[in-house]
Amino acid sequence: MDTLYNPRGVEERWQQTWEGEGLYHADPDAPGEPYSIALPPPNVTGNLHMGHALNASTQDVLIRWHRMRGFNVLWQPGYDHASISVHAVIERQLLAEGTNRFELGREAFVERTWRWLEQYGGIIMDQLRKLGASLDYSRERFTMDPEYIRAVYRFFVHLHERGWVYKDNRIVNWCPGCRTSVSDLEVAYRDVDDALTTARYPLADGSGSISVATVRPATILGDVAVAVHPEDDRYRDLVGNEAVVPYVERRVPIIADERVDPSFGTGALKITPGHDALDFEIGRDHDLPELTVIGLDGLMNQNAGDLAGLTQQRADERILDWLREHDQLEQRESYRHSVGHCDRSKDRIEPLITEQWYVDMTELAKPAIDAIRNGSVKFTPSNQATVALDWLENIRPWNVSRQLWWGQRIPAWYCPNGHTTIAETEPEACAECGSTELTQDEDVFDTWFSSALWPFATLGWPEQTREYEVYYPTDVLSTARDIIFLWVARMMMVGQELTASMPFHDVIIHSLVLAPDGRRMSKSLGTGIEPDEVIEEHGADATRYGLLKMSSTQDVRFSPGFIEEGRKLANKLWNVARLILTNAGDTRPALEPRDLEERWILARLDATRAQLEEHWDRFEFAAGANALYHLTFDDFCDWYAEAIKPRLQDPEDVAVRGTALATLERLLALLHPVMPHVTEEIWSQLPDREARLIVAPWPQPDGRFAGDLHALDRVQETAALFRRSGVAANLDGDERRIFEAVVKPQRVKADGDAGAEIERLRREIARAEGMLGNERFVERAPADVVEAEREKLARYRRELEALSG
RNA sequence: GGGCGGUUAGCUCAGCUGGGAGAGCGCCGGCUCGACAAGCCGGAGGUCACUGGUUCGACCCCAGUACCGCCCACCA
Repeated sequence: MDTLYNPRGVEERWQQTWEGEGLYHADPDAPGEPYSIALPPPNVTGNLHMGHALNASTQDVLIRWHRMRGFNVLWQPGYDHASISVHAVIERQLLAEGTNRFELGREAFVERTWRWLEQYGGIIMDQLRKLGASLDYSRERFTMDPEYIRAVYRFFVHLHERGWVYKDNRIVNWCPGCRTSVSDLEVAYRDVDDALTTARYPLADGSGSISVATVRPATILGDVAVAVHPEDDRYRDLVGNEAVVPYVERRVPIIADERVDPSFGTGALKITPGHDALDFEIGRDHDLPELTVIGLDGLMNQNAGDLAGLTQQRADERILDWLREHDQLEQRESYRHSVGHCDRSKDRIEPLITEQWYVDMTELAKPAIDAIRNGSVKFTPSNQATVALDWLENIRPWNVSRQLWWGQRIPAWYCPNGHTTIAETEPEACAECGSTELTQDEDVFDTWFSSALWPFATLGWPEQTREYEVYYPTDVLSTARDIIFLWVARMMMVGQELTASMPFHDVIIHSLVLAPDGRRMSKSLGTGIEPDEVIEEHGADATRYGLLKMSSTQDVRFSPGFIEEGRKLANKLWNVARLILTNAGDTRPALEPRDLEERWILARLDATRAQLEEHWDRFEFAAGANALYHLTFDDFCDWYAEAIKPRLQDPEDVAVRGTALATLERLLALLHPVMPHVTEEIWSQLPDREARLIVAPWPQPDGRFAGDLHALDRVQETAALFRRSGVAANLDGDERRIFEAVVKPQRVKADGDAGAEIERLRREIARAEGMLGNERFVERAPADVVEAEREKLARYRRELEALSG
């Protein structure tokens, strides 16, 4: 046997064995209480990043732990079709080939996408396998599966029947690069250096002028009004008057609206409903025309007259020239402000008026709000619930249509008479006039519209499958913060509406893994660290352990140190197993504890078991991993194994070896959810292995050794005193024996110099005496605290006495 | 403009309902002890961001300040 644990080969072998023997497979008819988690479906085009790996590690701990505890476990894998991301990929390819999707055509584009995905998509499941994630890979689902699309259609028809679906012509975030609308949540605001132009608009009656500010002079062509705040004395008299829009010389009304900020710029706002969200709202409320001068391609359109076809930048220049020539350019200053950009393509978002499908969310939000308020869905950490609540309480209509081709095409059909038929399957004829000349809506659904169904559509809903009956609702949803609104809140709303149940009762929002320098991990910044590489270098067990240690509630910088710690732990475990196994001979595991250290390690194992149950229950993964580290290193290896080492070689002492094997078994079981591979590998080398560790029972509470913890604490304390002082205290019996076995061989300080320890004890005694001498402390502090202080004082005095001899 | 989080050892981070400041790594000293030098033993190193308050007692609770990060929002 190698002295150094090498995860290479070992891990892959066990991954294949577990999956091959069907141990990942969920059988709804198997015994045990169901426990299920739906893996947040990664993008089908994506690569496993550190966030995925962390999230999968925490979920796998829960899954493996429950599996060992006899639950009927399902961990559901699958992919999201990631409509807009896939478009970005394919369209980039097309661009490189000198063409675009419009030239290619819809059918060919979709066909090409499928082909591309077959070849390059869906690699994350293999990456998860390498992490040891015990998903039921045989149940992989895809949001573009025919069954899944049927569920999506059922959902849409259901919303329509409820009367919550409508089409509207409103201003939306338009991405000129992707040629589609995107949701508010997918717009990222970034500061941009621009110029703020102040332009003078003459009053129509020639009595003067009013000045407005804009960063986009080209939109002046779309102005339909000038607005001021109703309380603004500077302009009060002008309201009701008319101003003349530069360049196009159009007369537009001057109106009053409270949404105008009188302190910004000149305090007067040009109203361009076609190209600004606020202006759109004001325009609607004042019944203003909606004039569009920029097209879906981001270029000036035919309404821009002689500027049609120009880029906005060119149009800006032409307008500025005009303003200069007519002495209406009052000011131009540099200006930094935040501008929306498309999350996917990074293009500047263009607010445009387009016709889209919307879902009214007001009724859907209510049960989700209740569920958070009454705790039937619990967030960890709990403050994330507030974030979700705020959003739900200010819910806005959901624009669910996207002008893309890759996705579930909206099941709405139009007839020549202007009727719309919404149905789960393609209708024969128009529901209203019977016309058979039907054309289907060109748009597809927002990606999140289909992922909102994930926890139950993957189980076969709307069919009442056995899986759906058994595994739904799921238990836990674990994900990152950035998709609380996009996904988590929507699953809650939709789940309640369609299944009359919240899709899960616990939501874990795990930490964001930042690059070591504190920046976001990203390929483009060059700050990404790939889980694949970490696994390759240190092994999956070490990676899992390290990620768990990083999974505390706040965001954390990726630190290789935690992975190293995991590797050390795996190696340590491997070696202590080697110590026990090479001495075991033909001994069988048998719990026959006799000496103090044997009873004590059983007490430690049991106490840690209880601790772990609490940590896993509360989703405190870092604390659980830490408890395992110290159990293995400090308790099992440095104390227990050192103490029994002399006895292991004694051929007469069968009991110590049997007990060592039995305690090792327990240690392996406790470690398994975190480090499945190395534990299974060692487990397989133990004598009489029938079942795999992955399905071995979780150790049961054992009160027999409860008293022994205290006994060894005493030994440890005494030994620590020993090491510090180098002077023998009064030891007898077990304490003396353990001292001889563990402390003495390690002790390096020669007998003698106890000065430093005596100093320390004197300081402690002075501190305790000070506290107990404080009347108010003795009177007001809780009795047990005072009592504890008295005991400490007594102990310090005894120790001091022992040392001073 | 709102909201949330952070500031603890050289580094990355723990520290639960107030009661002797912790871990890992790094650093220093000592161990060629038959599981492990990717090891073992010992040690140094901290005004718990700052100010004030509550309390017998504050890293912890309260108020405020500074800096850092994230989220939400219709700043032309």
